[in-house]
Amino acid sequence: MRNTKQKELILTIINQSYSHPTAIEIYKECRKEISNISLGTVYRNLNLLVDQLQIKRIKMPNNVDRYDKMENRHIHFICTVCNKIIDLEDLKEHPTMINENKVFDYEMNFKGICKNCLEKE
Amino acid sequence: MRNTKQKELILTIINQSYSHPTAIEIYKECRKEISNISLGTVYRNLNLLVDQLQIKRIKMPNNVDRYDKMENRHIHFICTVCNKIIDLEDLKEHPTMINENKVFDYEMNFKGICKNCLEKE
DNA sequence: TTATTAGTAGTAATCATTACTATTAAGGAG
DNA sequence: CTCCTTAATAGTAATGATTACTACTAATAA
Repeated sequence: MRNTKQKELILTIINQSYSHPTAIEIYKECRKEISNISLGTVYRNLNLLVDQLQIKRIKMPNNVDRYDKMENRHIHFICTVCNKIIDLEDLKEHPTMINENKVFDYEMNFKGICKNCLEKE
Repeated sequence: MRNTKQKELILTIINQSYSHPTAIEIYKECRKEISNISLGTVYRNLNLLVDQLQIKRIKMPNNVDRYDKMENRHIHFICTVCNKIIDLEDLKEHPTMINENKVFDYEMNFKGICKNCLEKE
């Protein structure tokens, strides 16, 4: 596996972001640095980085995946009104086996209405 | 909102299934009863039933949503080798508020390699 | 410096899901 | 029970996120 400036840029953008960006948003951000980067390159590297557990993919209700840095953040609150993602505290210990199934990763998503949207109602 | 045989059939199929079927699989099963049911009807009713919290949608890594009955099953183990979904025990108590955000629903997904696939390696 | 080949840019294709429209049928009023 | 209103459906077209493909480029190792 080779190190390319495209791959490094994509990882840097995700690691410096707090907004859980989509592939298209990452692509647009990339184009500020590499004006002719290809959308296919962004998708290929996102899949690669997810497989290598370097970033996290968040499946959204509208089927547009979002991406997040791999920190202590596996638990999200997803507002069904404004689609905002709020990071929640992570578990203290990460499970490695459940009922003889080997666990590599986990995610927990709560869905509802966030504080801001509740106040607007 | 009207009761139609199409809607009732879709809900019955999901409630009687243990396989977390996709929309296409539900559509094929429906066609055994209603030979000219439309795929759009299946999708529309699946969205409706999810919104009404009568069934659950499971977001899969390959972007093909699966559907599950609404029981005490919000926690799944998803095998990244065979794509099987294993139901796990649910939480004893369901959260209703987190940090002033109102919680309607939650899902927890563990990802890894299931017992069967581990034994094959 | 050069050779190998993994990675990229650009574009076309895929396919799950949604949108659209004429038609059908659920269910309430009479 | 019959008629009306209109929500829901069947059938089809459109959408759009993601993947596939191919000629070209550049990262690494000899």
